[in-house]
Amino acid sequence: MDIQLKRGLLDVCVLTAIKNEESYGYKIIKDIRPYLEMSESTLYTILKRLENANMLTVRTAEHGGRLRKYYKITKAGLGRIEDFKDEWREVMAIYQFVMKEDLNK
Amino acid sequence: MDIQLKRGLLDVCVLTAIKNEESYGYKIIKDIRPYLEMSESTLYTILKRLENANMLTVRTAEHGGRLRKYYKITKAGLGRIEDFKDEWREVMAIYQFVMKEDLNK
DNA sequence: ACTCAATACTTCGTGATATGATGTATTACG
DNA sequence: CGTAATACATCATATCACGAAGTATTGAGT
Repeated sequence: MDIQLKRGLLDVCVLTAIKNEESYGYKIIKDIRPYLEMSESTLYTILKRLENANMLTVRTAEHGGRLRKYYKITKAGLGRIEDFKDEWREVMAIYQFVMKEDLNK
Repeated sequence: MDIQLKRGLLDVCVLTAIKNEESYGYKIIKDIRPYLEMSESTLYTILKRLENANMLTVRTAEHGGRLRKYYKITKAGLGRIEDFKDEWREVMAIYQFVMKEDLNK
């Protein structure tokens, strides 16, 4: 998929992946992959950004002798998802604009 | 609208604005504005990029004692729009993913 | 005559950001 | 015993939208 098109979806996809229950990096990638290809460096960059923006909180815990960082969504994170849904109307209007022009052919 | 969300739509909007008939910068902005706010510097940056990518051609002509640059879409530009339409299916799948999680509440 | 908005295009610097490359370390499997 | 999978981190790079600032003309209002 076109990189530019992905940009507006990545943050919300990550937030959606932890919306119902906390998760960790490796699992988030796997959950999102069926919908959107995403590299590890991208994911951890996004998680860091969302943490700085208080959209999620992090706790480190041991699992099978290995450390995992669990990410949990915050109210602000949930609000971000809602904002996305609102903006989707504008996106669809633009999509209609692009499609509409077909009729003139 | 969120900047990141816009990114994937800007190029295609500009190409759509010149799809049926050649147009010029100032008019393109006005045609797109109802759907998407866009500054002049952004538009001219995009037009330059699309020109470099051979998605459109340019000719300069006088109009009312003033110079105008008219932009005309190319086959590659039309192909870019078609690609966008194809990718839209993936976008909608992601949108469904974000919405779906609502059902679990 | 003067002013200001509208028309029309250009250039520059900045900040945001996705990603590949690279690295570290452990567990599980055959 | 080696390889894949798990798990996370960091850095350099390239792309890109945008505000700011500028140049120049036309036209309408007063």
